[in-house]
Amino acid sequence: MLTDRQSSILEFVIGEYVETAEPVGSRSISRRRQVDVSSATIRNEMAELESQGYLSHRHTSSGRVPTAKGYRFFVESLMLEEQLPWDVQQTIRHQFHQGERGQEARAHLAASVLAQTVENAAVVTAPRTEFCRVKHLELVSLHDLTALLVLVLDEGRLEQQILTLEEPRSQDELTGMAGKLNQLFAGAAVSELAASEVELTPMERHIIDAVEAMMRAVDEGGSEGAYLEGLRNVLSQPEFAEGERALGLLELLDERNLTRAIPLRALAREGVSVIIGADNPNLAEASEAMRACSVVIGAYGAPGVASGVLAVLGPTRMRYPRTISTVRYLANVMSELLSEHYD
Amino acid sequence: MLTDRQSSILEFVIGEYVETAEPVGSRSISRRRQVDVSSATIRNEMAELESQGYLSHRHTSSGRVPTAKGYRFFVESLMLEEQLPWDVQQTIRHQFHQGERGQEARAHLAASVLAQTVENAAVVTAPRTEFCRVKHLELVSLHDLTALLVLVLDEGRLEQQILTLEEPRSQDELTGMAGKLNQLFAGAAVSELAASEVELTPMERHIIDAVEAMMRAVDEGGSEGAYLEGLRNVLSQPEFAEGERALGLLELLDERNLTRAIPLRALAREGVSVIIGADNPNLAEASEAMRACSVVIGAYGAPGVASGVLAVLGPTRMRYPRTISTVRYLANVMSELLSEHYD
DNA sequence: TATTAGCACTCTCATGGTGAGAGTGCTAAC
DNA sequence: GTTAGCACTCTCACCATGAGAGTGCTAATA
Repeated sequence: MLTDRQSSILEFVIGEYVETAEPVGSRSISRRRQVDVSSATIRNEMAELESQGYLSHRHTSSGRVPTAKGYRFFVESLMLEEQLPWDVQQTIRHQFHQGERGQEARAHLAASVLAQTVENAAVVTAPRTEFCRVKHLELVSLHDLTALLVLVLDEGRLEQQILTLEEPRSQDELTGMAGKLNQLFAGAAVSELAASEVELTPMERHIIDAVEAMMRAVDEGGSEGAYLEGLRNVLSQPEFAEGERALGLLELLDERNLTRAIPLRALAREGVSVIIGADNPNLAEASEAMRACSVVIGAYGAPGVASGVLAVLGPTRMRYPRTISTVRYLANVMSELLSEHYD
Repeated sequence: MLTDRQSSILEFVIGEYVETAEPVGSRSISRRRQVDVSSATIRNEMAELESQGYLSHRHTSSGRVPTAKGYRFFVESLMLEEQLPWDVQQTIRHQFHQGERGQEARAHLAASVLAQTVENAAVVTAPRTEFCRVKHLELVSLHDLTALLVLVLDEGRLEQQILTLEEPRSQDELTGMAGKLNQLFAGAAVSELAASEVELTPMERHIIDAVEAMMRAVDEGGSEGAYLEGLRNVLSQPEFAEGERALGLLELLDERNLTRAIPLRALAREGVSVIIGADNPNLAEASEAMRACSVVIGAYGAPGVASGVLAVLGPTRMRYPRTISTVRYLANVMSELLSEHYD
């Protein structure tokens, strides 16, 4: 257990290190009025903090640096939740009232806003139901033998695919067919499509097969629709000054690897959680670059109905209070916007 | 003018430098059988090449490095067009026959394929007509007071927007309204929408206003729908080893600045063109990072009907023959695929 | 006249030594 | 329990040094 004074010192070291990215020495602490003891005393306390694993030495004589354990203690027990300043709240809200064009675009926008606000990288997924359902489908004739299949899923999510037809169909025929299929399958989830025993013409079967495939892709869709923004903010931190590490991170966050690096779905429980450094459960094969990073992750939407994920990625040396309150606030805003469509 | 021997030397220097990224000395040239003269002679020739601006010294004694002028001469007069190897052609084609889900997805795929093939960054825009036209519009009731407006443009391009209604409407009413508007406006470009003098109800007017705004956005759409892939390939080049420059490039290629850095539309004339280093007309306020880069850019599609752009971005030290032939080949593939939908 | 050998010169880069600065750990005094 | 003082360690910037690579020039050569 830590004494009050040890806690103060730990807090101060973290605060200082987060701002400057430089190891913190005992002198610079004793100079501040925060803790009114001499540097020698602080040295003793810091040695104790180090033996307990909250701080570390880079080299025999260089100030102290917080460890992952130190940050975790700070986040869980020391830090006080910050109320996001009013003007920041307004700025965020404002950006969402500019343009709004569907869930995908909004998720993308949220990623930009989040990245910009916390000055780190942000990942946002568009809201998804557990299993998507058919809202409506539409067939648009493009040419004699091709038609566009437009699939509207719940939450206004759109999928499209071009179909090649066996024989020419007019727009009227296609409209009729779409009408029939809509009546049969409106509201169906993919499992219900597959189980259906209705008699269908070969062409209708062909269409429903396509619909099924598209819905499966959506249900399983991993990183598809996960928007990543603000990587620059992270890469410009001194932690990544040498290109080697930056490359590693870039590699890791490649679109194809994104969800492997950040456990978007797994951790999206109630509230906001923080993954510090090597804690990351998805990275057993720990990535050098990722070990220097933390992730602050939160869910929005109505759990069980439709939900998405907001995450911030930055160096472990991160302004946790600000980041956490921003994620929380933005999750609320996104939930509100989502429920406006839902009610 | 350059003698044959000077050309050979320039060609060799470029070839060597492209492979190794190290300055090329006179010894390493004379050792090769390419040019059968002593290193002293080569030194004289290189001094001449330098005085004409094709090569440069970094420091008094470090091998020669090609200048932008040197690369340009190489590309325009020296290089022989390479036929893309058959297996590479097959690999490319193969990837397009896997899945195909609309122009946007295909452009995205093309960017990945291109980036991977030439081991540099690639930018691809989806095909656009000069002015888009309404193919079809659809209204889907989401809740009492909200409806999804789905706009199908020519080439199967989809736009969507959520509308807030003044008063509740059933799906049937919306369908009727969409039917009427389709009859009136199918095939119209944005200018024709604006000029229309048909009597419309306030609600219909509201919808058409929204359609107009969406189409304007598409027509002017700058970098929207420009897919960038493979930045990692570029950033891992030794040119960008020190983080400073890498940051600059990252900044420049931010989604919002992409089209400012690469003149996607302007240069998309017939064939493939190459912009070397500071030539870039879009970068009068020359960016340090961009000056170390070249862009190989080509158009695909039928000019005047619908066309998109393929571009490769890499360090000036680039394998031009391979890159150019890849862009050319991929443009052909994309054109074919596009015309399949068109005919 | 074009080419080449030879040599002095320049510049980079890796290496190692040096001293200032910052910070620690420990001991003894308060 | 706290503090002052001091010896010690480690980093970092700085400099000198020498090897290596490559050049430019001059004089000799075919």
